[in-house]
Amino acid sequence: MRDVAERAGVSAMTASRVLRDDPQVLPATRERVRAAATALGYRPNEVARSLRLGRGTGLVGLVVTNLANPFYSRLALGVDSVVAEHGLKTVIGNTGQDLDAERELVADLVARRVDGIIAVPAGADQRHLAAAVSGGVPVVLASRPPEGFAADCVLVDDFGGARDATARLLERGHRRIGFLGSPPAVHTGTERLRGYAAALTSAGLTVDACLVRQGQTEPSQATRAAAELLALPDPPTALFCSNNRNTIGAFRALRDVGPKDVGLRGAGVALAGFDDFELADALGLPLTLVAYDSDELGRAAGRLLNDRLHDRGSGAAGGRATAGEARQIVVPTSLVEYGT
Amino acid sequence: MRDVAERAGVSAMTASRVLRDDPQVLPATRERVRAAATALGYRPNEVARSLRLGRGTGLVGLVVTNLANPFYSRLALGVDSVVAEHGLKTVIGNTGQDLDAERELVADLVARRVDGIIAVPAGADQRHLAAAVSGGVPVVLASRPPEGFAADCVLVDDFGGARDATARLLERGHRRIGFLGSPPAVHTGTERLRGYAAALTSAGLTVDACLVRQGQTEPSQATRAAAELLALPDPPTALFCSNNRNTIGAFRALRDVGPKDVGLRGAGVALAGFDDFELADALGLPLTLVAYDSDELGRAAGRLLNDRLHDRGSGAAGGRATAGEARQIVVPTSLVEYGT
DNA sequence: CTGTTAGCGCGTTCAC
DNA sequence: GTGAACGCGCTAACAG
Repeated sequence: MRDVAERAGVSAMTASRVLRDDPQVLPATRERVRAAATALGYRPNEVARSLRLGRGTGLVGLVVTNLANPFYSRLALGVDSVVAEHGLKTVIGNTGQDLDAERELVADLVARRVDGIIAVPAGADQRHLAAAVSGGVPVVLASRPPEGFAADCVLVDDFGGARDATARLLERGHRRIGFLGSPPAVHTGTERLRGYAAALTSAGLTVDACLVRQGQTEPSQATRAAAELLALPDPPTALFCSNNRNTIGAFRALRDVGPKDVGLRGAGVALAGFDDFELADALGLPLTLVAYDSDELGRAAGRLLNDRLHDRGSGAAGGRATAGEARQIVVPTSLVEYGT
Repeated sequence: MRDVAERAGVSAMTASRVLRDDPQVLPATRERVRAAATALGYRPNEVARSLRLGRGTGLVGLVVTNLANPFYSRLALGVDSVVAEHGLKTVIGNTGQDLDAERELVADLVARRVDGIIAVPAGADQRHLAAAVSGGVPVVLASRPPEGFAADCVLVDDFGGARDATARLLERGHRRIGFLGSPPAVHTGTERLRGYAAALTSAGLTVDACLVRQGQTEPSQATRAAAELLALPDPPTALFCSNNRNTIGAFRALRDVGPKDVGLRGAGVALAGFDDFELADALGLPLTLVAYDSDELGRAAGRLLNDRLHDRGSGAAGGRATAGEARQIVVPTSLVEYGT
């Protein structure tokens, strides 16, 4: 910075003002400083800036479990696209389902002075996020509601979507419907199980525990679980899967047990699942999916965070009030039919 | 920090030492400071630390064009998993093919004092990356070689993979093979086109420009381009696609023009493509893909960067030497057959 | 083994 | 309109 100032024949202070677009500078000197800066390829040190300004670093922490899952990468993209409009960058933290790693990650993000955190917590214990909030870092939850503290969040209509999809299977005459889902600790999984159960109950049926398999995280596990259900003495005639990993896994099971004639793949067992995904139209069997805009999920989370940061900046009386009320957005779902 | 020191009855300096695991502290005092820190939920301000230490911020910038493309999200995951082992976090920058955005992004990352940058540049102009390097920020290129400056890079065997896949189609008797690829400005696209051409030449054939369609970035565009090729008076009997977007798009075109009988989908036109992808096994038609470990691509890039950062730290005589030589890693490809 | 001094690069606050 | 001093939170370098 001194170099720039010297080259322009001014003090470091004036150079600083110019580079911050402070209007209180004579246009002539401003140009000289600008020229000097570009000549030297100089950009102010953002680290020093953050420290001096006492605010955050212009970074948003994004905490997810598995970036290889398209759901999370879409979310990440949605978040980044929105916060980038406000000059913020996204720091990704991939926890791989490890709760300790998640705890450490959040603490690290706070220590790094991120402006805010958007998280899809892996487990039910969210105390580390609560700690971040009480440490003054805004937290927005995505796809899971806050547990034990107040925070903005963006949810998918897990219950409704699962209920509607299951209801559609019932409408088609299915009475034994299997359920494949994530581990019980995952909020979306249990909500979607509730939706599944509600649809059965509405139809006068009860949930048969033998037909419910929770705990599959990868398609390969789901394939195994689905195969087990299909091998039951009284097998289900339809399957509902609580997320894209399970749907894809179940698809493979149906394909493999079906007759070799590809025209009748899946042996007539109907398949439905939560989450739309690429190539769902290409599987060659009828498929009912609960679709929603997963980019929008990320964008909405980014918007909530932006609002929170902005309100805080303009310290109006209303700012405080808004800061106190946690907002909640629910992204709607719709059913889509493929392969018909 | 002062608060912690006070609570432990020591000076800020000692507290600092304890929190940095400096061994030169009496175990007793150390415990007192640790206790005070946890009691207050204190973690040192990483921003101030970075400023004082003069090193980077412990962040790695990752510059990609489209995180929604599984290729890039896998890359991101690979990078993050490796750099995280060294306590580094990944900052994502999604440029959406916008060259100006990419330039600005890189400059911003440098101003933020990232420790290094891993980039998949969108265009041929890489001067902004060269500037980062001369600014002292290590850059590793992924999937494209450095152009006009020295930098480490990780490449896929684009030429060889494309040649082998095309050769396989030729072995099966195909003589008119269409090519679908990304815009010519994309390095991988042109390399893969070269591989395609080389295979044809080896077989004594020449490239028919009518059968080459470049410029498709999204599957929908590829579907259209493929449909056009198939509608030609003398249509190709096989298609080679230079990336997963084009393969998926071409698949839809084949499926839609094929006879309604799903057993014969694709009307006998053979399909081959670069990039393996999820559900490639589920498309119900024979498919030859050029596969490679895309996670490994990211991990290798992360490792190159880690090495670079580490060598620099241990300023041995050898460090300098290594710092000068740009390394290049080529990830091998293999052919996989699906749907047979 | 512990404390004091000084400064990383910048921006606010106050003089000129 | 411009410049000089001070400090953001932390830690090398040197006392003691």
